[in-house]
Amino acid sequence: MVTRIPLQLLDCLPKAGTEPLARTTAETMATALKAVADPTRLQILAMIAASENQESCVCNLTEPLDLTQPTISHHLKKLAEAGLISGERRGTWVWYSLNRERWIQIANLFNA
Amino acid sequence: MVTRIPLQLLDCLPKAGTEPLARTTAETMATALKAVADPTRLQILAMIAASENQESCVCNLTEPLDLTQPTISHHLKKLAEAGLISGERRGTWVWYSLNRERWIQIANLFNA
DNA sequence: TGAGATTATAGATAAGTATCTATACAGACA
DNA sequence: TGTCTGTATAGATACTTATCTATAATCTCA
Repeated sequence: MVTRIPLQLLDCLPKAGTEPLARTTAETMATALKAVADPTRLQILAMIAASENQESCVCNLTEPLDLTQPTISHHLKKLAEAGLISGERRGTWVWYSLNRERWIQIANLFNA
Repeated sequence: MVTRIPLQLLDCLPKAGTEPLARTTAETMATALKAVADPTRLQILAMIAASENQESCVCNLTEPLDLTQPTISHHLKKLAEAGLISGERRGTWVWYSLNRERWIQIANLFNA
């Protein structure tokens, strides 16, 4: 099972006159950003988004990305931990879909 | 001297029906995101932004962050390579300031 | 020019992580 | 139940990187 990283940091980025960014807050933010700061994971996100119904099983990702199945699973786990995707088992396959609210949440880190 | 990472990727993030995200594009994006996916660098950005005139010399960053001067210089170099800050020598000190256009550019990666 | 102060670089080290192979787990179905 | 397929986990390895100490480079000023 995957544990999500909590995030309540919408008001903490570079702005004049604010108080210093607390270390723990900075670390939480960095953890979220690290999840998307990887080329393979960006490709996975893009592939899921471009798929029909905006979901994809692991098997559809492995071949185009030219990586082994365990490596893809590793990246999917990272993305799930960051709350960016969710997996749902339907029969033999596990279907991953985007959590767009979470994507927007991370995007907002830049707008504060 | 610092070399900037080129970036022309405003139209490449998760959206249904788009074509696959090219590896080279994904790598360029990931490089930009990695620059901000670090707690110390987020704190540095916040400190510069909160400083008077929104600039800071290295000496003002070292003590509050409880890191050695070379470590701070290392992170400043990473941020400069990503185009997020610029350093200007004025006398003995080097003053770093934010490149807000670049910050917005990276933020836009999430809005495409 | 020489001394002192600030910043950058070089080199070493430890921690993190992306990848692989091997294997376990879970569901479908005969 | 047993076998096959799809996915997850364990463990190993190589690469990256954040940090340190030591030192070089740059500027000021006496």
